Amino acid sequence: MPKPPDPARRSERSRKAVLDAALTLLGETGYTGLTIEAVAARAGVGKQTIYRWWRGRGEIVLDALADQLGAAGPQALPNTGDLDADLRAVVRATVAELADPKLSEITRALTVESLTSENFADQVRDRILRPQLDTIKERLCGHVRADVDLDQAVELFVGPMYHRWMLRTGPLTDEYADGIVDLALAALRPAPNPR
Amino acid sequence: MPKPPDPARRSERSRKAVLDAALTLLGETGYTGLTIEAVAARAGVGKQTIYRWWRGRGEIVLDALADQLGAAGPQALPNTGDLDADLRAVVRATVAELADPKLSEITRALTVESLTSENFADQVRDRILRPQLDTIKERLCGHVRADVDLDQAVELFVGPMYHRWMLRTGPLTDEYADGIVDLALAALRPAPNPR
Amino acid sequence: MPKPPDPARRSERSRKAVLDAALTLLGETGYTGLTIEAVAARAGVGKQTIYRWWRGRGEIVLDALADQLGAAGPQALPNTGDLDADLRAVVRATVAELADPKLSEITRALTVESLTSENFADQVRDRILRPQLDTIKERLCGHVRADVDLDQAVELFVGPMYHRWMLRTGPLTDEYADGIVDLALAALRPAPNPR
Amino acid sequence: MPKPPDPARRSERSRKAVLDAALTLLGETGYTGLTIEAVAARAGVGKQTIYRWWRGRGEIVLDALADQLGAAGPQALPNTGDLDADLRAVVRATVAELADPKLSEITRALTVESLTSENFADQVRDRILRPQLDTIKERLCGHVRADVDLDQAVELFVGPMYHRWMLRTGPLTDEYADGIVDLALAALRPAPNPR
DNA sequence: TAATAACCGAGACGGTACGTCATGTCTTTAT
DNA sequence: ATAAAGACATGACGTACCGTCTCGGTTATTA
Repeated sequence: MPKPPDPARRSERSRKAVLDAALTLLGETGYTGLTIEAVAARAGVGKQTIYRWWRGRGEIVLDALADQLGAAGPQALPNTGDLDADLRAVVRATVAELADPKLSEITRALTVESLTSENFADQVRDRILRPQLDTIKERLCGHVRADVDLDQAVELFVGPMYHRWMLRTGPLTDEYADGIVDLALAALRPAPNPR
Repeated sequence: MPKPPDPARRSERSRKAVLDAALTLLGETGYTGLTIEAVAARAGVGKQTIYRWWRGRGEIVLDALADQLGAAGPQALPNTGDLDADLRAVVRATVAELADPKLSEITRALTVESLTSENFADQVRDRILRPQLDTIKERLCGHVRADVDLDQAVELFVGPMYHRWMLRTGPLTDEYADGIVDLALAALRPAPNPR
Repeated sequence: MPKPPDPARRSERSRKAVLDAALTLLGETGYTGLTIEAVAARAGVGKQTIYRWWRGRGEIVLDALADQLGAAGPQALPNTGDLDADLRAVVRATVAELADPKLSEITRALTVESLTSENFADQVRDRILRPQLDTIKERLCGHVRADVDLDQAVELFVGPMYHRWMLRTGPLTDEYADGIVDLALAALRPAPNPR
Repeated sequence: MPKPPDPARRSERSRKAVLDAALTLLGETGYTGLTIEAVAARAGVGKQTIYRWWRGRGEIVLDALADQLGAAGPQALPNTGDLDADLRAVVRATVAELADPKLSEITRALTVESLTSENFADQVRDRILRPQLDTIKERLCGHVRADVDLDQAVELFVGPMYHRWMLRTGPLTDEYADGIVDLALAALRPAPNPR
């Protein structure tokens, strides 16, 4: 009978401390060194407090990231009218995130956890990834060949990116980002001369 | 100075037993349950024998996979003259592998380990992934717009696939595979009528 | 800096279980079979709990013995006025202990550990042996030739005993005990006729 | 069916190397560091060679000691006619051995092994100790009160000595040695004036 | 003089125990 | 009731040695 704790009584102080400690440790030691014990010690918090509010290392990182993103305001989704330029901006930003050691470490952690726990993968997908993908998806809507699935279209942008990041098969630069957009749009653009 | 062991004296029996045990355990318990102790016990082998020849769980899985692939003969790279059909076959096969629980588990393990150890990622890339990618790359050569990087072109095929597999954002079917090929080729095909 | 644990929070249950398990194992398998792992398993206790409170097998046995002796009340030191009879009783008791398989096994363990670790030898000497020797020493005081060192006098009683026990050079019987007392007293008694 | 090896074919070179290595290691690391593997490595000898000719660490040390003692010629047993002086010499020599770090380490090793293995204790007693004790015993013969057991008489000399050595209850000096002889002889001497 | 044993060095092998680390639960004391 | 602190049972880690077992490569007789 592990009754759920009362969120109203939750100590905001501890919550912040844990999230901060997690990010710090992630930067210092990588995901491997991000143990519950280390987080508790670093945060000056009892282990039980962590187990009371989170289900594992992954959820802590997830919360830490959500906290950061939330603070930065809702994801910017530019719409200048120029589709090509807008996508270029978004993809460049994403590639830059993957190239940034700090954010990269977070992404790495979430990916590992996602591969470990199906349930966790769902959380990441829905809370972090989906909004990001939907930004592109909505913007793409109406500018794409009628016969392609929109989800698949979006994956044409992000898939190659993550693949390169994960396997380190090449550099993650602005030029690379532009190349992705060019290719993807070439694939998706309605036939130029449908006769 | 832990001097390296003499491969000539290596027991083939133990090697096989370890690799088999690893795959069995991977199927039964997932990567989480694939502990060195469990492998040793299951294989009827001393732990030191494992540590003597492998540097960790990841390398065992990598060897196990390499062993299997090696046994199946060198990667098939069909070349019927019909580029579209050939790629469709390759991509369908890869998607099928990702959909297969057993092989999927192996891929999952290798991915986790790659995200954990930079060094390991390099091994996976060079021993497993690169050959696979090169198959596509070579076949693509000459059939692609002059201004696109070949590596990037290949990622257009595999990137989306892995992304969908990892995040479970959609089904992994033949239809999906065909869709990928269609899109990628649309992106890469030289302009049909430059007029 | 492995900070010392808080004795106040120590589980009396575990402490008892470990001490009991140690004595049981000592009886069943001898000191050789008294491994930390076996003790932990038998006691239903984690290894870390043992390492938290004891520094090794020796200290466990030492505590187990101290616990037993402590429970039996402070060492009896008879003083009937008849020095010869009192010593005979003490020496007989000690010889009996050495002849008893169970206690002998404990003594054996402590001796081995004492020979292995200087630090441990000091502990055994001060916590177990010294009190025992002092019992004899005090009783002897004033009844001994003025020119002999009291410590040396006491060793005249216990030294031969332990020697015989350790090397198994002869039986450990009451008669033997009496012989020791006779000889030692003959050596120590003030010259009967100082003429 | 582990047939016994042929001593005629035994490599004297290896035998010496093992014995030397054992003594060296005993000096450097104590009995704890005297592992079979260390001896083999230090001696430049295969482990099997050791297991072929010795049954354990103890036997190696025993052989090493016997080798040394044997080289020094048969135990000196002085007989100047002055019993008191002769015993003083023998006991002083023994105490000096126990005070010597190198020989002390050997004795420590043999004692530990004796406490561990009953069979080994017998070997030590018969091959090393008995001859030493018998030297005293023979010399004592005829100079002792008729009612005391000769074995017990001898233990009166060596028992206290070993006890002090083992428990480090006091210094091991010539004065101490002389004190032992004085006390022991006082205990054993026929009544001075049988009147 | 060849062959045929055995010993020899080396070290891989299946094991056991080590001492350490992190897990997730439980208990104690203090807000 | 929540929190900090940390002891607890559990179980995996990676290391050290154990004693057995192959491997070639010398010896050193025996045929």
